[in-house]
Amino acid sequence: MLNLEAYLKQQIEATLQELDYPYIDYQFDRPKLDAHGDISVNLAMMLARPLKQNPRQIATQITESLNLGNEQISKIDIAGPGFINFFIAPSALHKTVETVLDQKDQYGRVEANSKGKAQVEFVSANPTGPLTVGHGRQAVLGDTISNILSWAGYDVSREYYFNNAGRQMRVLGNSVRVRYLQLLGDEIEFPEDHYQGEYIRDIAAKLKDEHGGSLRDREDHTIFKDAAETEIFKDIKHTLAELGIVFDTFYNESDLYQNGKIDAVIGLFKEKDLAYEKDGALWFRSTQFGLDQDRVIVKSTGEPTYRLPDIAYHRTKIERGFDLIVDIFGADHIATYPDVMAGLKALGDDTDKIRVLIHQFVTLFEGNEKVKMSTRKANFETLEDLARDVGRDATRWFFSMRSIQSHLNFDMKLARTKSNENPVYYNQYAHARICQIFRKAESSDMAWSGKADFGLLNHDSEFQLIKNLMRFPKVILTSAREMETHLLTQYMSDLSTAFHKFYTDCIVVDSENPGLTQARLGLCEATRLVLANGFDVLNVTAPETM
RNA sequence: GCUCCCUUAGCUCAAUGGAUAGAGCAGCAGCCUUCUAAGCUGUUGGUUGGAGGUUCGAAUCCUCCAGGGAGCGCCA
Repeated sequence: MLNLEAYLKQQIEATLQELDYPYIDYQFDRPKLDAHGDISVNLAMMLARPLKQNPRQIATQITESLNLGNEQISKIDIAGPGFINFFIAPSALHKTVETVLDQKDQYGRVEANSKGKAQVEFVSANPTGPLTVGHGRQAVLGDTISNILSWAGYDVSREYYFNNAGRQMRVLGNSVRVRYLQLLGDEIEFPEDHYQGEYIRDIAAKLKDEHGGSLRDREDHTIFKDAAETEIFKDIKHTLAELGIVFDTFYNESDLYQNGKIDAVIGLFKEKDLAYEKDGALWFRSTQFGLDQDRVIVKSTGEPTYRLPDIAYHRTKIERGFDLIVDIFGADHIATYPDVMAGLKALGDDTDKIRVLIHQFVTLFEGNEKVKMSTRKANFETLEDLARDVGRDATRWFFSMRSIQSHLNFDMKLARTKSNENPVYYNQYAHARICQIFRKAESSDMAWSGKADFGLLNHDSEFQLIKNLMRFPKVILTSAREMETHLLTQYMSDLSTAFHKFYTDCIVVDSENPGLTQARLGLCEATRLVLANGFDVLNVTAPETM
């Protein structure tokens, strides 16, 4: 489809020049109706105003001047208000099967690293407790978007930003300490604003096992904080690994203090008169950069607010030379990023390469029942529990199947269902079915030879299937541009539907038709490759049997 | 009070400003001596929350109103 569009674009532009029409930024569309062809162009309507002519007339003139070989396009129609509709020729479809078979696991991939370096930052939860289901959506989105960007030609690195200093972590450490002392038999009340979770007790118990009571009298309490951080990070990484997610870098906020990046930003803010002191605190003149009020960047205690390290951190991303910087946040952080962007702009940094993606919340359902996710001992408070319950494939698919800005209702009952109601199985079944066909072909002494005359494919279901194969590279590019994962899951379902229909309509292994059998086996293999490529991007298993 | 997101079929959701708003599920009616029926076919279902505006063309952009969610700290 991409090649065909590039070819059409070239021909159209030559024609525009020939007719002395102005260049206009028109679009290629995929019409909803078969009667409207395979590729549609809205060019004539867009030219109507500058040329002051009837769009259908313009379309007629362009169409008549176009010089397209009939091996690519079999028919051109002008329809509706002035759409130019192209019908793909069967020979171009047959060629597509060969292209897919030829490119295999590279089909749909833009040349590696041709777009430069991209960084995707996501999850970035501080090590104060296990990952929640909300983190799960972000983890899967971030990982899948990273894969999409990689397929779209970026050299992608995944980063996890965390803070193991500050108030939160001190409270965490003390939570473990109090639990530890309780385990030693001390009658101490557990403070209400401390971390209540069961995992705190586990960490305390481990310390008691290792050290007995020897930590009771120690002046230095950092051992509790350090133990908590180690254990919790271990747990977080385990959960992420369960979902197939591995980060390239973990960036510690503390490094920004040690390497002087924080001081450098403060220096710049003062030097450029972007900040002033009031009530003992340092205020960023953010109202000068479009915000509704000025914001504190250094508290009167001398401690920075989150904005300062965040600004310094983002400067390092820019310094590290990324061509594309993607930040993924939950909706609860919606108010924080404008401050950081304003700070970067104030310092003269180029924020154009930064894309901030905000995803909406997740609600767990068990059938029609909402699952409560309290912070105490609820059924499913952690991502680990969810992943273990419904499995990696379903977890990843369900988190990927909705637009990022849509609230996500995650139905665990549905995710567990092994039937046609569950989209994961519907798609995986298509892959398994193809593998079954190959086993059948082998046992019938008609194994796929690797070559065939694809001109024999002329059933409508075959054409529809090939047209879906053609779409894949464009789906990757569109998903990368929009930074949306549901476009891909949706495409996968379209492809599976086209395959299941083909499967019902066309017998593949037919001993009386060895030529057609080979052609159809080739089509099956091409379909299997594209499904496998899609599953690869989603990091969902492509099963050979089910 | 202010900022951001959402409101589309009974339910869950699609639709880079394009043509007759589409899928899945649920409902109804069918299809297995055939490569896996975890599949396929047909069918019911809509004033895109409401009112204006911009446009050749609006679910999509703008304004106002209603409803739901998330935020609005010298917490992150």
